[in-house]
Amino acid sequence: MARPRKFDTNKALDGAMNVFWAKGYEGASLPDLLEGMGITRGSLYKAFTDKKTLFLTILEHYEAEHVAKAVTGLSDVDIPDGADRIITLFRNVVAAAHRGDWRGCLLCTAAAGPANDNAEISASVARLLDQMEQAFVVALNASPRFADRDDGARATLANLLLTQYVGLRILTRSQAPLEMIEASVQALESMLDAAQ
Amino acid sequence: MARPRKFDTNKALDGAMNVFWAKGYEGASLPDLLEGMGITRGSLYKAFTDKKTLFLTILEHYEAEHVAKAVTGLSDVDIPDGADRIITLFRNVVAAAHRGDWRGCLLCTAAAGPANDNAEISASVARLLDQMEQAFVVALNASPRFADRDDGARATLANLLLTQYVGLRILTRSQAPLEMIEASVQALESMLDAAQ
DNA sequence: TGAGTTATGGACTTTTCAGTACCGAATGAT
DNA sequence: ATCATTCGGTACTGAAAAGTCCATAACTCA
Repeated sequence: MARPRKFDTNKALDGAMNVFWAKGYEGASLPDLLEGMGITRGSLYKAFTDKKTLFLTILEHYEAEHVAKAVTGLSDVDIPDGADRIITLFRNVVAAAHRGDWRGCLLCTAAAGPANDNAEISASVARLLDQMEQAFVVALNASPRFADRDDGARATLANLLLTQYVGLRILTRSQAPLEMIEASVQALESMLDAAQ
Repeated sequence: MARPRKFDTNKALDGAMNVFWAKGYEGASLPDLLEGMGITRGSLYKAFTDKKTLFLTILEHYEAEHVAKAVTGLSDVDIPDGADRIITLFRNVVAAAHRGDWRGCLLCTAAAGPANDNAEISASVARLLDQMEQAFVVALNASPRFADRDDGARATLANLLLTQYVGLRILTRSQAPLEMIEASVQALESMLDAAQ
């Protein structure tokens, strides 16, 4: 019906996601976004309403593209011990930093900045962080190392893991020394290894 | 020498610190700062050069007012077991959230945002985070629970603690549920208790 | 082919930002 | 008391921000 879109919506969302990821919500200006998406103002506002709405859409895109992968990894039955899944996740974070990816996590950055003052953004961020936490619970429940603990203890520990994840992503973004990132994950591994 | 300052520099710095703390570097506009400091534009630029320089000054103020307190607490010989000092620190973070203080940590917020792209700010933030880490090392070295581990293991664990601290502050700032904050710290206590 | 509809590009508007200019006020030094 | 100097308040500037408008283009459907 009528003139069709010239741009590929998914490519545009990818572009916007990368800009927001690299610069954060407030750091990403409209020209930045337009360049990253390869479209012009008219198209952006017609297709995505405004910057805030676009960001909410991008959060869902990020959920589908990245959070889902992390959640899947933490539920991956091919790795029988859930603690190993957790270690894999954190090693992937270290690997990203190692290859020069200092963007951290779109979610964590949004959680830290003024964008979080917006109720809708805040709710979305909270929901995604919750997904991560639940996935940690799943992983812990699937680990023999924590089999002797009760559900409450595992749920509590999941919060520590989420906190660790967020902290690590923020430190990465702040260009903390690689050794710090590595040591932090090393200590986490030792902790998980020490469990029973 | 000529006309003296009408305002109290320390009060003004406190005011600016609170504004930056509550809103972050980019979220704090000049009118915000002027109101919080109780002075006008002319005075601000005369006394503090510009916004970035003011922020650098505020980071030092924050160091003296808050980082130093945390570092002192972690070195407090009145608490013989260093692990207890660490627990106290984290309980204070929980207590802040409990009383409705969602500002988190000036440092952690700065580390996460675009302000960190500035080399001077980034360097200051890194230096303060390093102070925290070193203080964690001191505390761990003063704990009988970790006496059997080598220096390297304790230094590594200090990075985990710093990461945990940053993550907790960011989650607090994002208005994460109080139970999440509490559970995270609860799990950390369990971990420290489980050590030897 | 023409009518109706939606997409596009870019000029334009409005607001807010950080920072400057400058004048009058308040002080210390002589 | 006067002068030099610094401080304080405000009007101003220029840049950059987000968002709007609208003429034109490109399509579908009848």
